Amino acid sequence: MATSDYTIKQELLAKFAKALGHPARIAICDFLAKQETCYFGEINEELPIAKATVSQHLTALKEAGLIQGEIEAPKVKYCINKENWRLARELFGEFLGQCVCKTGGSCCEK
Amino acid sequence: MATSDYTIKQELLAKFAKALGHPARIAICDFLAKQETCYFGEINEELPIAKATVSQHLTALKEAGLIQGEIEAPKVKYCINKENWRLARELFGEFLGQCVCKTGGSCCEK
DNA sequence: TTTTATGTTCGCAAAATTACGAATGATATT
DNA sequence: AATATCATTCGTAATTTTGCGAACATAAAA
Repeated sequence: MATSDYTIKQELLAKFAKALGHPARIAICDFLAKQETCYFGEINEELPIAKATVSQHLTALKEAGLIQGEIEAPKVKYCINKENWRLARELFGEFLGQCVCKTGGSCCEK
Repeated sequence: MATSDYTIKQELLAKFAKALGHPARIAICDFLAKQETCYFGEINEELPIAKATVSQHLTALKEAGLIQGEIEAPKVKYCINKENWRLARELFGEFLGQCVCKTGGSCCEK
């Protein structure tokens, strides 16, 4: 009984990708990447969704390790998790760089 | 009534990320990236899931534009969509590169 | 101690995802 | 024309995701 049928790298990359698989979460990361830190309230104002939903998306990104938060009562401060962000950049770079696209056209061309 | 509250880039990046948000689909791309083309049967053998499910994952990747397929009766040949693959590489590179991680630690440190 | 401000969690509903076997379709081959 | 091969689609079920408002929790401020 294997832990998984896929490699650790594949699992990890899929986890990062899944966390980024929603425009709201991309927007959150875009926003956070522009500053050192920011408060929940600012993120919430930036997005067209209810605060409960924003909180959910933040939790998803946090569980994937892409961001982190800390309480600064009564506010909550969020930011990019640099360590894992770098890891994600490496994994995506490796993954997306492995296709040998020498010719301009598609692989399936006759 | 806007088409979307997010930018085109954010939507597109999220679409690519969502398509890559499952280890089976990462594995499929890893496999396809290693060769010019390959048949459904080969992909199917590589994965620990039923062929109906493999077909679903292939459809998901195809709809996101990351791969493409063509019939070579009675088989079906799949491959990376190089054009969009390059686009994905650019978008992810830009996105993941935008965090200014000058210091080693986390953004949230005091 | 009682407000007030700020986010999270709860409870719920709708929709999407994941997975499978069975049925179907499409096309070579016999 | 009948058969065999290969992959998709159908039908179904279980789970997860997304979204919201209301209720709750926490800690600062009055």
